[in-house]
Amino acid sequence: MTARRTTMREVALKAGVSVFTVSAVVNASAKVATNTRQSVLEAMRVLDFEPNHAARAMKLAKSMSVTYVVSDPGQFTDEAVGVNLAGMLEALGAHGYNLVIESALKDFSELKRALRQGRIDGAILSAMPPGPMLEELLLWTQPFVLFDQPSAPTGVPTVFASYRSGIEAAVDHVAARGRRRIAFVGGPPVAQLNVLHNVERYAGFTEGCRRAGIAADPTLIVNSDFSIQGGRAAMRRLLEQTPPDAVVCATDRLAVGAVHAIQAHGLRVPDDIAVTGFNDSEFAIATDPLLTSAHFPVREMGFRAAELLIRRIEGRLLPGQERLEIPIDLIVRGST
Amino acid sequence: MTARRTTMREVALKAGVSVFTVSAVVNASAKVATNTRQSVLEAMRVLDFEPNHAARAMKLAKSMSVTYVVSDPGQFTDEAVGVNLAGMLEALGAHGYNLVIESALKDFSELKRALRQGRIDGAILSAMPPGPMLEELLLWTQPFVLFDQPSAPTGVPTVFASYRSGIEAAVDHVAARGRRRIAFVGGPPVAQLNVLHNVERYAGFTEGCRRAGIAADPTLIVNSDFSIQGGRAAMRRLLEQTPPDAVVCATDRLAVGAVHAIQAHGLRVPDDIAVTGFNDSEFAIATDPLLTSAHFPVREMGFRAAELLIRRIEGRLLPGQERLEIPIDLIVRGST
DNA sequence: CTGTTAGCGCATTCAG
DNA sequence: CTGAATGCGCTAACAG
Repeated sequence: MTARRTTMREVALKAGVSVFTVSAVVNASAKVATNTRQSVLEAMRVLDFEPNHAARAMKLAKSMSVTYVVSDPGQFTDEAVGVNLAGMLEALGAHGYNLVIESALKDFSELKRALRQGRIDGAILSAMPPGPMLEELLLWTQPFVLFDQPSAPTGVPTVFASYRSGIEAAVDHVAARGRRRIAFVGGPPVAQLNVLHNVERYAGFTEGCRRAGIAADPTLIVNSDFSIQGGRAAMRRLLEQTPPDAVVCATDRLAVGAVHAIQAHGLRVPDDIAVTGFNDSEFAIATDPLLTSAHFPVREMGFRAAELLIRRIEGRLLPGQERLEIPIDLIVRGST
Repeated sequence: MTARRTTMREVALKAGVSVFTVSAVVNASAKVATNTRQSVLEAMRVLDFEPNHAARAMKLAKSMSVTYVVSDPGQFTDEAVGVNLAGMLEALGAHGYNLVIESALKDFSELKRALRQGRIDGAILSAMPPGPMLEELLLWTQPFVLFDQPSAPTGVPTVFASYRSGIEAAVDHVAARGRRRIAFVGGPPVAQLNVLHNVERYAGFTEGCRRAGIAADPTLIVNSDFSIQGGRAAMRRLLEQTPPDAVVCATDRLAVGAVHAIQAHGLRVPDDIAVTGFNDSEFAIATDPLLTSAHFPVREMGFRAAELLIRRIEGRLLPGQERLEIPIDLIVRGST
């Protein structure tokens, strides 16, 4: 099956040098006379030599690959995953690392095995649910970085965007446009997944109201799931009472549903009710009018996370630079 | 950094057996007396032993990992990528394989290097543009499978859905509901990417019209890009003339835009104009009314592709089972 | 500057 | 059934 691959010995033989010399030119690890190098390079080219990865990995005790692991299989449905991957790949590729994907994380056993087997050198852990697993991490000596985890303890390498401040910005924005009866459509009140994010967003809402001098009205706060249908249902509930004049949604999907429910009810966006989304995903331009939405640069976040991990793996992570908060911008469009 | 990992020798020492015996129980490669096995297992447990992956890979000349490569970085933006990954992971995991992601493919040099280096055992190539690269593949002896590539030559392992028949089904459907003036909103007429898919879809449209006994009207065929905005623009153009009574779109995004343009024009969906999408992505439920859309099981396709590749790697791919067409179903919703 | 030598951790031949 | 010995392809001391 696998065609016999050429080895360093063959290259050395052909070039009339020792194996060491070949290794030296491959890794630029030692000075080699220009003409010897040339003949080695030539031999490599002719024989189409590529250094065997496994042998290298074994010798160096380094796999040159890292893993990206999501805490919930549902996350793969998120359209941001692909963009995130692209960002990580860019950073990893620049440093010669590979990205291996693990399926969703039930517990750490599989990940720890991969680490112990030397299959990977480190891990990027995305949106871990709070709980014992997260705390176990604090004891780890293995390189890892948390992704999208605002409440990570200090000292733990983390790349995140503050959902809280994103929602706050949305509330500020609609309040600045004179809206006073502001509703909030959030995610599931208690779920294994993303509770944290939900809590963050909810906190952003109450804080935003406080700053705007508005008493957050409990009847204007609705929990839902993160889906379009959930947004429709939640908004319908809000329309059963005196309608709000603005609705801040925890995701773009929810906002899409909200817009539909409002329009189906015979009201107009933004004239009667302003709506904000969250994530600035493509759903934000899938409504008419387009959605005002909180944007964070997913690709860049992936890039940063990978860079952080590499620094950590290579022992070049300086204290104070482990925690990276990515700013969120509110993109204002027609819905407000 | 990396804590010294325990080796087979240490396990052997502790269990009072030879290294061979340990290897035998780890790989179940030879008969071992039950009680010796027990003590070995016990020693492994106590020492927390995991076989070193690199050493194994070197010895067996097998990396136990495969790669998934997209032909265009833009593909990572596609929300289907994540789902696809999940499907592949499921199949790969069941056979002990890892998935490593490569960044977009410019040429094959990087992929071939990975193969030669023994870093991967095979590759899943997604939506390759037609051209010399594709033809080069026919000469490959390395294991690979094409994904989402309807026109692959026979004999080349391929998993795909017939876009053509999907569009045909959409045309059939609206024609069966009495629509006669059917428009088509397609992707870019000539693009490096996905030309093939576009051609396929266009062919599906003309074939569908033929079968319905409708002369395909060139003024009702509009090319665009694959975006929501593109759909809006294309539909606006169609509304400048005598409006169609149905619009078949090449993607859900285009359909979303089309629905907006129609409604903004003061017409109703589906009463005045029926609209169909394609992909049954989440965008299909991001309109009001919801979109009728052609559905294909992305996750299953990923699963199948991975299985095919594994069979190919392990030399268990029987002739006649290399080409797998996944059926497309038309999901009928409110837009028609 | 270059060649010799000794393993890295594991799977596997060949004797026992 | 078990054990000692060999080598996979490469890197890195150590000598020359």
